[in-house]
Amino acid sequence: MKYWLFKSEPSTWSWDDQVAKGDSGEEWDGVRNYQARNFMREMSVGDRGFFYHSQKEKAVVGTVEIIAEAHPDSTTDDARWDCVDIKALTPAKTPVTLDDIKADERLGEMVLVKNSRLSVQPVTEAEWQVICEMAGIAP
DNA sequence: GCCAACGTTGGC
DNA sequence: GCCAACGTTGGC
Repeated sequence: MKYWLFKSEPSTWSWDDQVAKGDSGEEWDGVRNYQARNFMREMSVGDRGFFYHSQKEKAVVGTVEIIAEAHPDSTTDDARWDCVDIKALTPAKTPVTLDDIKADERLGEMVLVKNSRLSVQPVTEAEWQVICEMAGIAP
């Protein structure tokens, strides 16, 4: 299984919006960045990801599961853009903030820290376990 | 609200 | 194919 991180502005699409979709989930559409798209094409059903709120909150607020592999993004006719479907899994008991992540030396190499603008990014298994622990949820 | 970093676009 | 200009993102 692989691990990922999905970033969203809560004012556009929040964790609560994602939870409201239930097990049927929702497309992670609107991505117009090749790197982010390429990562989505590498995802498999059953992979896990963190749901991260950017802007004011800047924290991992829950985990999600990939429920459909990459397919054309329904919000555009441009064939270049694909997206996966995800569903909310577990809310973080304690949101893990960007400050928390930066303060932990085990997380210093995270893409979130190194390239803050990439909206879909890979997470290593070690990073996954550390952040789950900090969030108070089972990995 | 500002600004730095980065990615994309388009002219040459 | 290069590079300057521009737009967008996201942290501060």
